[in-house]
Amino acid sequence: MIKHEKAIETLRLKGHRLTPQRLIVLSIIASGEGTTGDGHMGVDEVFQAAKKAYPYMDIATVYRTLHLFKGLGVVTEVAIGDRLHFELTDPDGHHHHMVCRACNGAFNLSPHYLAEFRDTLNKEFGFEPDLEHFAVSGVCAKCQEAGVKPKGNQE
Amino acid sequence: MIKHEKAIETLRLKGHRLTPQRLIVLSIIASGEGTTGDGHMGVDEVFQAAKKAYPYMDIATVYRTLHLFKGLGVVTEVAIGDRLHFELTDPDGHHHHMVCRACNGAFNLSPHYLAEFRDTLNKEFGFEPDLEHFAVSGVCAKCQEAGVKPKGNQE
DNA sequence: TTAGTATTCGCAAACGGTTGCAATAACTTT
DNA sequence: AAAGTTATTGCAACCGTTTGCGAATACTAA
Repeated sequence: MIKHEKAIETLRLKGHRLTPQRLIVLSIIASGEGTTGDGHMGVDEVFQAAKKAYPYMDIATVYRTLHLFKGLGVVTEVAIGDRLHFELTDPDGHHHHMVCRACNGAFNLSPHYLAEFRDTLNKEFGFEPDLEHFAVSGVCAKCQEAGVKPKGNQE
Repeated sequence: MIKHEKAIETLRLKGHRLTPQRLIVLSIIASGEGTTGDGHMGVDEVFQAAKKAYPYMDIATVYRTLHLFKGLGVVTEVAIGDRLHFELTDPDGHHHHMVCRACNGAFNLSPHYLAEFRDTLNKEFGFEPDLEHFAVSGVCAKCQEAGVKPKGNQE
């Protein structure tokens, strides 16, 4: 309960409305460990749980809410076996994931292991990779220079 | 024309049938640079070109054909701005891509830059990452040990 | 406390991509 | 050259996710 008060404050401060749908999704993500016990939940898991609390809940609202939270840094998106999963953003600092293709298990990976790789791309190519959370996409030297506004999601 | 004869031979050798649809898709990928000039083409680009040569062509066939070619190592899949693109597999050895979020440009990256990262995951966690071509998914220590057959796509 | 207004909602349709199935066509055998 | 076998195709339905739109509602100001 106390756990996501800060997230609610963040919502209000940025001028977003506190709807029951948002509070429900937030509390599900905050409390739930999902069926995997990995600390993150599939979208449908969140949806099913939310419908129990609020029967009119729509899947589109769940997606919109999760994307909003992601933009605010409240939750982190993890692609597991090509489905989207979400977890409360780790307050002790970000971590990445190693996801097993065979069992779909997800294992945390400290950012430390990527620091070197990022530095190399930076120095060698002027490429700034998006490594807040994985899958190497980024912004190239030319666009950084030109100050092109990427369509991305870091609000 | 001469360029993809080897690919045709590969198809026949593995017992796959040489249908007009497959030959058309192959020649499009082999000849086409796409609209981006990066050497890879979006699925819809391939589909549109294929329909010109063969009006009954179906988008499902394009996907199935590209996946087949990928499994045979004939083409390489690249995720660009969350759409799938394909290119003829580079005969001078694999390369990865840095994809720009702002302009969707793709830049080749030698595997050399990832060797270190792979080694670390291996030694440190026993995790074998899929780095033939990017987005860090893989097979964990437990599954490698147990010999679980991953559902993946390397024929 | 009520009225105003901008955001958010539920719904339905669309997106890119995949899959099941009956009809078709490439290969094999004769 | 014709018949048989099996892979492959086109179609349509489906998947997870996103988006447009008019109706509903959280907030603001009176």
